Amino acid sequence: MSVTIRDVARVSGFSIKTVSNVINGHPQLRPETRQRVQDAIDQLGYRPNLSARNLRSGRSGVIGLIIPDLTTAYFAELADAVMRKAAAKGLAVLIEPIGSGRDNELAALSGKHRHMVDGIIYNALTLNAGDAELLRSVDTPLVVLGDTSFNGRVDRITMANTAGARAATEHLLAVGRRRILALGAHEGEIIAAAELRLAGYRQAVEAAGLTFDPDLVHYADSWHRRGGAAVMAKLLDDGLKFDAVFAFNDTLALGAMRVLQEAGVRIPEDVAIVGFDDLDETRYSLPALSTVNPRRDEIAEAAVDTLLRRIEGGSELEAHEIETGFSLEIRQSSGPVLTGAAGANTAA
Amino acid sequence: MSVTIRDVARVSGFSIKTVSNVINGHPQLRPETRQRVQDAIDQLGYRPNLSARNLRSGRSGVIGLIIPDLTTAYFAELADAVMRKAAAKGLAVLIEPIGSGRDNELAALSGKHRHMVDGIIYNALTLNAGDAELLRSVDTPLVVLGDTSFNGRVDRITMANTAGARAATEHLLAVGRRRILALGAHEGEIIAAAELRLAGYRQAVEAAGLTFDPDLVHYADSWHRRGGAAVMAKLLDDGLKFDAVFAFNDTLALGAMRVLQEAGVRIPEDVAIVGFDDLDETRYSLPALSTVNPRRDEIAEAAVDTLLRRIEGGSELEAHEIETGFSLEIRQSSGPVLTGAAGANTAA
DNA sequence: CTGAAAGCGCTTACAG
DNA sequence: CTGAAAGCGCTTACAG
Repeated sequence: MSVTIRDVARVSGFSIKTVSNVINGHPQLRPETRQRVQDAIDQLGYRPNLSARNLRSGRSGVIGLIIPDLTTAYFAELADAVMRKAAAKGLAVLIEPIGSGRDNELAALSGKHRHMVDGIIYNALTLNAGDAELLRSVDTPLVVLGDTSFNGRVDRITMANTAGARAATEHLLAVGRRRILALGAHEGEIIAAAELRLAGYRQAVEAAGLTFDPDLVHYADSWHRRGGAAVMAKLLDDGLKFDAVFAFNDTLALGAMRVLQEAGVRIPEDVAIVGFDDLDETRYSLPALSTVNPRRDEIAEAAVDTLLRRIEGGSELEAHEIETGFSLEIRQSSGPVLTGAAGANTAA
Repeated sequence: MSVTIRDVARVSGFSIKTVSNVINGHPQLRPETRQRVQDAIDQLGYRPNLSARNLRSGRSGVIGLIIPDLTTAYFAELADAVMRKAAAKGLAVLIEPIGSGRDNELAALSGKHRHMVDGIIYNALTLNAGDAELLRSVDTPLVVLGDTSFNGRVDRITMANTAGARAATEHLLAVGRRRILALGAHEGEIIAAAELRLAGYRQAVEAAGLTFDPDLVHYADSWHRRGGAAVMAKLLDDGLKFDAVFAFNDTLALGAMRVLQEAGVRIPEDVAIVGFDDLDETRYSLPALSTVNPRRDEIAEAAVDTLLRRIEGGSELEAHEIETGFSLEIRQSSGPVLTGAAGANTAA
């Protein structure tokens, strides 16, 4: 039914081996041979059968991306970035949205998808250092996205949580703010990013010669719009005074901003706000939200490259840990107080 | 290296054929045989090699989902729904975000992903009736998501655009609104949904004995927050009077709502708003947005089922066209005017 | 540079 | 119910 390499061989008059060489870009072929084989391929509309190739090579050309869900903007944008980088390397991506919770996250590691992919990029939220053994026992090449350290035993890509948070806070200090709320801390929390971002905030405050004030640190159950709105509503009720907010992610910032505006607080005149993640929508909020850009492109590229290295190098290879860079996107929510169009200034 | 069916046969003492029968749930096997084979499978940790199975069967167990992008909330939620329904049928989903524009959309049909999937769910925005021939020429089973009619020649799933829009408008009329803006029309537009939703709006208005007023119909370049904000800003500038807005999608509605609130217009007291899509975030906006729920779950299920039917039935099968249902989610933005918690009432 | 042949792991007629 | 064997389409030593 379908055209095979054998048909191409027959039509072109060359052997199967030669046809295979042409398909796989083998260098030592005389141009004329290559051309005649290519003509036969075009004429027949031949396409290599990937199942056969994979069976032979032991590779599928597909990598898995395990994330909690696809409907959270952060993960959707991450998945998009990973797909682009993977496509550039000739790989397809199979996304597995696993839901939240440690049980789901661990179960995904033994899911059946594992057997159709060459490797996995794994973004779990509940991993801890004690899981290193478990992760190493997975027999599929694996790269972890996240902030938990496994002491160099697992390939891992992290973002600049502390440095980014520090830069965001320093920016707020630089534009003259002194009582900066830290929004999104987690008490005794499994989410390592919260701790790291709080550390960056604290570093900036103390480096500026100010005293770190625990009264300015506030918790949020969930890092979503609703969480940001709820916390901010409570703080306004309590009559807390502040002139800036550093929210640990963008959706918290957007939720908080919304409540502030409802209450008649002007942004950035009365309160300046900076978020973290650089979600697409931060460009379109009113005012546009300043934020830390964790360079998802860089994260995606590092993840794909590290995974490929692991796939090709095997389990004996030493584990890599890569921390990606960041940039601070200064927009209206913390920018100079004037009426003008939104502008995204980038500072490293 | 890896465990094969041959190893299971050897360890269990049965033939390869019998092992295969057990793996594939063949009914006529005595329980004891089944058990002993299963024990060997468990003991060895055997997992079928999917490439081999696919090579043999001509199936991959993977379907493709072609969408413009993954960062638009609507498509992310659609992809999520499709993955869930596919998983329930034992299928994995390979998402291909193709970018916008007709060139990209057509190019995707000949993309190489096509050869690793058993079938494709295709959500293109720029298709027209003249593309039926092209779609039929694709040799991979295909289901189209969208509103363009191909006269029964291509499998297709559509949503209740007109009925949903009519219900939304009727609801606004029922709560006493008379000058209802239709936001998101497209002039001479390729996006069929805009036309269908406008038709539903018009039907409702005329059925109520009112005159359809073209001055209340407004265009939006893009169905995004920014588009909704821009149009609404202009209308306020122009001093147009209205007491309700039916926006053709949720992001338009959210953008418009934002601008209205900035201008001191109370929602729903002064202006009631209803959107379309039932995005997750409509539950969390302030006020929560009333919207038409196009039942993405139903769309996803219909798409997966129709695709499976096509994969199994071949190209001779008559084309199916399925229109899914909808529900109207009445929330605060158009609800009774009182101060209370958000509540999502569902009315069919 | 090229050809004939083995084998990746599975499923499925075919024969018993 | 079970076994021996063919073959899905490809790549790759091996021999020339």
